[in-house]
Amino acid sequence: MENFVQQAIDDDLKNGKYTTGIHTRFPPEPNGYLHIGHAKSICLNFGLAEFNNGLCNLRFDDTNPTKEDVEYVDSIQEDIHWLGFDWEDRKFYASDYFEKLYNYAVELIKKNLAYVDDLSAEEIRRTRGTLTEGGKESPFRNRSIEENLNLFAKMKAGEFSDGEKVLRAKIDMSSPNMNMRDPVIYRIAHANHHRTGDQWCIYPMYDFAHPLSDAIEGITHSVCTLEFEDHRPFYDWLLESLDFDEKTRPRQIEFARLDLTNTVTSKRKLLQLVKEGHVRGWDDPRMSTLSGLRRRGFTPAAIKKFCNEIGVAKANSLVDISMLEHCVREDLNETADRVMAVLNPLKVILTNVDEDEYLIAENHPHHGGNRYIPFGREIFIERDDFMEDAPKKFFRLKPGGEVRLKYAYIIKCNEVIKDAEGNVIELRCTIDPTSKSGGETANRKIKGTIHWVEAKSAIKAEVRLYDYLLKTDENGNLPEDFISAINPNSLIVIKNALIEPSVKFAAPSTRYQFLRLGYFVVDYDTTFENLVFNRIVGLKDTWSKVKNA
RNA sequence: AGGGGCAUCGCCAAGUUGGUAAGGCACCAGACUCUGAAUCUGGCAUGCGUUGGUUCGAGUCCAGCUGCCCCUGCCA
Repeated sequence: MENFVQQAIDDDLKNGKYTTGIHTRFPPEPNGYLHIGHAKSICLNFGLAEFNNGLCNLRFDDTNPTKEDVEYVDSIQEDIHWLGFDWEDRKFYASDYFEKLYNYAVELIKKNLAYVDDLSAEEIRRTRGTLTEGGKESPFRNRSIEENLNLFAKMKAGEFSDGEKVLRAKIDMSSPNMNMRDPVIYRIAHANHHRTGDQWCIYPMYDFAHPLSDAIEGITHSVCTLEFEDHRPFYDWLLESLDFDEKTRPRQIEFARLDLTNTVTSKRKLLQLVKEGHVRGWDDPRMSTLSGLRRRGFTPAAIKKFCNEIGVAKANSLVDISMLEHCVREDLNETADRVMAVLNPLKVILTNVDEDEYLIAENHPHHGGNRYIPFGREIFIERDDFMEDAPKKFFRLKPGGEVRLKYAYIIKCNEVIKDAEGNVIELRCTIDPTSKSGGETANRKIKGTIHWVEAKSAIKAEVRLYDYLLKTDENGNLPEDFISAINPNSLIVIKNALIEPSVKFAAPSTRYQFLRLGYFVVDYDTTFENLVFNRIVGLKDTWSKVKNA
């Protein structure tokens, strides 16, 4: 853990602050699904706690009942646990503190630092001033403390309708910082809250609830994104005004949110993709939601590694998606068993093979473990692995040429069979019986090795090939209307892929490397009759560069 | 422009008393290879937005420019 937030913590510790330990929190609003950007925050907050031998709370920021829903609190918890973080018994809700928060507001009124304002939303907006000019004080700003106390109690009691009154902090209408121009801290909303039901009809604003929730929980470092930088003066003002000790009260630190090429990381845009049907749902494997990445086959380790690699800083940045892909490959290369599958089959008859046999194949190049795979007269190879008029650099199968069948024999292509339209439909080859893998005479060097599958035993599977949902320009930027950047080929479904039989009973979420093709995961849609795989990410492919050069 | 931030290789990102530009991704070259994967080796900023200044010496200090992001919800 080496970033500017940790440095700030080190400084605080050195200066004798927070002697009882470091305490952070991850504070999602339950109004949407978590995405890769949240993963950065989760890794940061839980990581900081872990690194400093401290604690990290989960706290739902549920102060706006009109936008929040329980559906989301469940998915959020599932996602955080999936990533491998645990808040133990420290799951809180801002709504747990509604009573305390109310009392703090009363205290503020008593200190003459808050007042009930009768101005309408429209009037408040008009009198707030502009970026370059200060605002005007409300005519209700100087009500007596008693009157404010009385009015606020009535607000709580439900004597007013929505929008009729608000409670505002009394700070400075001429401040160059908009957030200090008597910000609203309580509003009236006769709305049913997912946890407190109809108990309240006034709800605290984020700016009021957040610092106090942090303070109540004993948070030491309240880490949030850059756009809250302007709110920090209010954060400090509130806690100062309410006499929280500077040595122990929480400190807000802001970092730059994650932006990734070829995707969107905004709840609004993600929601739009789902609502308009551009994807199958929140967990569509093309989505940057954690549930989408999970279904796609990404591992928690890969995502954590990614969050670690990109660092934490204050500069707005746009991370290239290749960084994420590198992290999954790195993890899966170590952990995924190898298996052979042919996505686009081309039949090959081995004319000098009469007997079926079993061959030994490694499950992983350096983790040991073997399995038997069937071999026989009729096999399938990848259509891309054969070329009639092959360029010199093509070291796969071509007429008259030789290639090694992985774990089997070297074969020679003797005959190319075509249909009436001239399409290649079958190859006739012969094996070199002395070249059997593992045998004493198998060492003849052959440049190419290809994967294959035996015809009778191969199982049919559906394979979903995913590409970027969005096409960004050469700088990684999306157009204003990001919907227009949707990649029409972001999903290609292959219905008749052929896979070696060892994979037959693989359970959903089992990951494999399909030799020479990429990493794949068994999708939740899988049934006994229909095996479904998602491509997580392809292998690095130098040949495609050569070919397209 | 009133305020708050940020500017180091194509992309992230170290650099904290000024001492002569880490690392990762991507890319290129080569070695190795029964995955054109993995692995290994080498290459990749005389330069730190810009212009001046201070200094023996500046990415680091000072001044002035420029560019980008955020802020006028009873959202978070």
